[in-house]
Amino acid sequence: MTETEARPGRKRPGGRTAKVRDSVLRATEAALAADGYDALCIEDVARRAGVHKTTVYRRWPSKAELVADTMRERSTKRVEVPDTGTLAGDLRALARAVVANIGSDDGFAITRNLLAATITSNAVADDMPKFWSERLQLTGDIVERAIARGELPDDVDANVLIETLIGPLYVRLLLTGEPLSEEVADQVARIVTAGAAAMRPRRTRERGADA
Amino acid sequence: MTETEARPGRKRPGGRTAKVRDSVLRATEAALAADGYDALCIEDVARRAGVHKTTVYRRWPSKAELVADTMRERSTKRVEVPDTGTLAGDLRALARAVVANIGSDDGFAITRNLLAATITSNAVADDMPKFWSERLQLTGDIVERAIARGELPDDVDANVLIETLIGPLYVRLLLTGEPLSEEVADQVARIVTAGAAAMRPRRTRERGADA
DNA sequence: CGACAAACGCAACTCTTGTCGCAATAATCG
DNA sequence: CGATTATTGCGACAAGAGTTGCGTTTGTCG
Repeated sequence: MTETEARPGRKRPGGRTAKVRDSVLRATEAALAADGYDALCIEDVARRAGVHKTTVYRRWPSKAELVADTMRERSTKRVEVPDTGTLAGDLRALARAVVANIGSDDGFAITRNLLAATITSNAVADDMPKFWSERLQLTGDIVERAIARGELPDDVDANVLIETLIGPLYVRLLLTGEPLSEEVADQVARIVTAGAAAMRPRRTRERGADA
Repeated sequence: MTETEARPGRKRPGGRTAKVRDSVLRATEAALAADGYDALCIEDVARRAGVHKTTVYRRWPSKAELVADTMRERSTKRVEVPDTGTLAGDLRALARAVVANIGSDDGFAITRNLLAATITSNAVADDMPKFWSERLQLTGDIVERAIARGELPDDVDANVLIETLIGPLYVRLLLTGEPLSEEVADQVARIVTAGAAAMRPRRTRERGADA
């Protein structure tokens, strides 16, 4: 979808195509910041970009895909995967990095608008699993290193572990609207770290569930 | 917003007001099931409800708020707060109940549509903290009972704990698109239970992170 | 440089969305 | 029951969404 990138040597990547694309994406970002997702109208984007509206309609099949394209371009600064030497350190650093990212005004807007596009368009939604699996695969390194160190059993579900770390952060941001802070990140990281420690089969088998 | 509930004795709660409201909400639900959120149009809702479109427009300022109102009404069947006698049992039961709820077709539709409304409309987003704090307050009983039993220190942030339990479940459903299962619920519950156990200050201070 | 093809601008059009004024109806109160 | 007032129905309206056909500009290649 929206395979309209500037690829030199293919069809007609001229200076114009890329230029128009850039100005439209920038205009989308500005319009989004000004009016929000639902109030965004294509004609306004075209006006801001100094481009005719038919051009926008021809390139992007829907508002959702235009926004998704803009946000994906914009979110190239991915969260770096930390490597502190211990699982506890990695999890805390990752949680803090996620909070710093999605907690910022920019990061919040990107996340929110991307999710809005995801939810309102099936075409965008179909691309999302790939988008997220790439990210989870990156953070999966944390779990792999922990397994190599003997901090985790080798049959741990890395996705569940990482999702338990970042899930509550996204929920606070997107659903409950509660504030995010480094302290919250640390609290969640501590819970997950302790939970991971309890997974080690040699010390305790099914810990925590009796009493 | 949308303070148009049937309140007997206030202004004019006649039989009609409540009747119209009900039929519109029901029509919204049907239209939502048929076409999805983005394809939903007010005029269609009005047709289905046997009501003129201006009536709908006058009561609900936007599509997002109409949908949010419908979903809130619809989700009165709240997840029951378990009381098994132990924190571990409560957390596991709650996680399973949440999975059973949002994993069902109905629950999924409700959750997804509510999120769509939240994300696309600032007005709806502003109402969400209240909505969620009510729910979290209910589940907070689990934490309170655990504190009373001495399973948790009394300065635990109940919201963070519960959100760490249910957050990953919502993330799997709404963001990554990964499958939900009772097994996932149990895994998350075990992590959080162990994390909660590690919070007890008398046994271990910040433990769990060595190897 | 000159021809071809792709991408854009422009204007016109249809369809939908959302709003407004006014008349009709239904509920509340004396 | 009769007056009052909230609420709805109705038609008309402006504004935006999205499409189409055609002429023009602008890269790309022989």
